[in-house]
Amino acid sequence: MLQNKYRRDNLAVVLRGHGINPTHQRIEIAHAIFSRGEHLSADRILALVNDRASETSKATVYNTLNLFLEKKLIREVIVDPNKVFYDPNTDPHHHFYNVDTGELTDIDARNIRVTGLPPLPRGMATEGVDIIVRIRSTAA
Amino acid sequence: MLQNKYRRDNLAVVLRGHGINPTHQRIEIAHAIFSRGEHLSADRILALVNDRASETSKATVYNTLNLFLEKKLIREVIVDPNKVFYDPNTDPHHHFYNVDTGELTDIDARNIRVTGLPPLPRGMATEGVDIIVRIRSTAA
DNA sequence: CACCGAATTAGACAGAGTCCAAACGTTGGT
DNA sequence: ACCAACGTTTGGACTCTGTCTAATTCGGTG
Repeated sequence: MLQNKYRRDNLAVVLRGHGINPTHQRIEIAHAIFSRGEHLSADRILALVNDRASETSKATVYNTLNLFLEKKLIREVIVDPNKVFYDPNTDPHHHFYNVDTGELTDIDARNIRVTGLPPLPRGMATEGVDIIVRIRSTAA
Repeated sequence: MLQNKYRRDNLAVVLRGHGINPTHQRIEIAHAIFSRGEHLSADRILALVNDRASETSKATVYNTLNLFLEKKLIREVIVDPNKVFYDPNTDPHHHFYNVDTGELTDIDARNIRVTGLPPLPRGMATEGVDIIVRIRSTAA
């Protein structure tokens, strides 16, 4: 089944399941993100989608990514001052961030415990906790 | 002593202590950041410094902030997709991030423990761990 | 006061992301 | 088959953050 999971007809079903009208462009963008499971930036996604033929415009990529975000189909990861990365993994997880290469790696959140956090300010609720472990090669 | 800590002559001493030549502009920028102890963006700092009289240019603000970063006089906080925040607090600490207002609040790191992190990839060392607790007002 | 290196500057530039009004595609009704 | 209506896409202009560069200014030293 694995090789079917990211087929375009299945992606259409996934999009509908999240209340998204599966247009041609949206399916191509979803395909680019999900079929490789990496952390991609918007410009990288635009390049991937238009690799063979011109499929979408920049505006549509941004529109679509924001729509996917809103519908919780993907997450955004903010670690690089220059650009946002989009994360196809919506399970609770954190990240290793290689400060030299910019590479992002997932850390499963199931075993992670954070203790000692102070109480939240009055009338506030936690939306989520992001942990970023900045790493660097020891071979200087 | 508290009211003297952020006086310009004392800031000059602090800058020298970090190996920074204390010029007029650098002292004004340091004053803007440290005297209010907030998390400020570059454009906000530029505006503050030039509030009364024209003290510095945009280029100098960016040059200086990067110099301060390099000399570990301040830290940068990356949570907002649009801009970097500069943090006058260099003690180990984490942040509450109010996703509605963009407001940042410090969390002292002394009591915080994180368990369950996987081993680092081979030949890698931890540079730092950033925890961001995203919060939102419950009064929708 | 002339010199020299360091610091500052204005303004051009680059890149990410948004906005807008026009064009396009799909659907449903007649 | 046609049309209307709505949602989607699009190019291009625009904004904003941050960098770069080449020219100028500043501060200290002999």
